[in-house]
Amino acid sequence: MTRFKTPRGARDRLPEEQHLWDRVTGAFERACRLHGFGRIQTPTFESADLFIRAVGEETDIGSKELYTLDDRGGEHLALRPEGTAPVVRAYNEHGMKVRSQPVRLYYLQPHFRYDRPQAGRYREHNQMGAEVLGEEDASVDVEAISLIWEVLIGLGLTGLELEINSIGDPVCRPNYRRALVDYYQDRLDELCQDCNRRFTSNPLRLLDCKKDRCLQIAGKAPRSIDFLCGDCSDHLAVLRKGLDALEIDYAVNPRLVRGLDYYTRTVFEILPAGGAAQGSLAGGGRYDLLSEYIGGDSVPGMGFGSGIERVILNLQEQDLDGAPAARPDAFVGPLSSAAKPVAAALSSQLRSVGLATIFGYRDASARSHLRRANSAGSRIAVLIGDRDLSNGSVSVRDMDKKTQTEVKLEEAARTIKDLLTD
RNA sequence: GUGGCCGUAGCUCAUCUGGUUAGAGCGCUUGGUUGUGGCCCAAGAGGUAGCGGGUUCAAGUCCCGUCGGUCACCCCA
Repeated sequence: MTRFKTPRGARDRLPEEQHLWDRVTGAFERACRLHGFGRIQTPTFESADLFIRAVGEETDIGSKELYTLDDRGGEHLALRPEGTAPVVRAYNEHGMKVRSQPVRLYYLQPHFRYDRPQAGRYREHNQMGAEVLGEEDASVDVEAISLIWEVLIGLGLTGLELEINSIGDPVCRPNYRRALVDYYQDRLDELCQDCNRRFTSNPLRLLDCKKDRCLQIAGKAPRSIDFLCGDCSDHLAVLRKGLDALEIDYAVNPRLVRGLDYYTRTVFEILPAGGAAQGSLAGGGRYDLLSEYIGGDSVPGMGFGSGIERVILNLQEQDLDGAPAARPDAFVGPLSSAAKPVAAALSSQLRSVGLATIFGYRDASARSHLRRANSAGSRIAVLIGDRDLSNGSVSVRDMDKKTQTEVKLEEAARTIKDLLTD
């Protein structure tokens, strides 16, 4: 019988790393609350078409990375590969346009992509993300970017780089696209294979190929920001002023494009120190067309997603993963089988007055119990043996001070509380 | 999806060019007399060497496949 293992690209999160998870998501939720965002939870699976329509059939996510399943009723479903489309779907489904606009939402949830796993890249990965729907003012973009930026900075990460770009809208993007295609048309034989493929599938992606040769060619390619129409150009200006006002450093990267089709105007990425070895920590942008793509009303939107595993990985790399030692208050060890029920009852009583208490389960030697109490980091150890049973007492030992007293069973809780508050 | 590297106890690693019952440290359990911790000492538990095939008198050590991890691509969070 072979032993079961986590499926490829999926991982267990063990107790000792939970504090990192809590720290990251805690910081994020706090920020969301401060900015007036409400949490939304959408299903883990949705109609596969929702995602295909949203991210585009040509993208990797829409084609080869989707975890699809046909259920017994014949529904063609997919595990959520990204967070934005479901949120926009929910906005439309629940008539959120009648709410005071814009609507601010955030989420913390797993995403699934059939990718080849690597450190910081998992088939099941968690994202914290936020979306603002119903407002196209670039101030929204500023707020979304600053929210996640400050969360990451607040966690202590250093060397982060924020890159922004604008890829235009339906008015100006076609012009740009044409210029780009014209430029690349004559250079196809100088480009790598992947880029030749991109030329027909998604020309914008030609810009962020990392091969030296292609990089050179991309360097001289027309830049989207030079083709922006008046509105888009103004929009970008407002975004930049807003970031400046918040003193958030950023770089305009004319070659920054995003993989998903639904983005318009603003796109951004936050890269970890030392470049993008394990990919970006956060990315997002504006998607004013998405709602219509998926059959909804015309609703402007702006949002981002940030990979929690990647953020944690970065905290560990920057030695910011120090664990706060969670110490139990008390450890109760029975020295004989007759003492077990008494010890169990006392444990229960201690918990009922709010003391974190570990019950030593089986009767063992005092040495055993104290060793265990010690390795658990317990502040107090309580020993109960036959001697105690006969005079109705227990031994309460302060593990740090190495002092010990014998008290009446009924006074144990009181005594321990006093010791802990000293 | 493409290419490279890696895969020995829970963890970190040894096992020289293939050769007897695969070792260590840490961790874990128990003990070091009469109910007492963190140090020290001792004993013990724990491995079909990821899995499957092949070569060989003999394989953890060589070859192939497969699964998993990892790095670079691809992609993205």
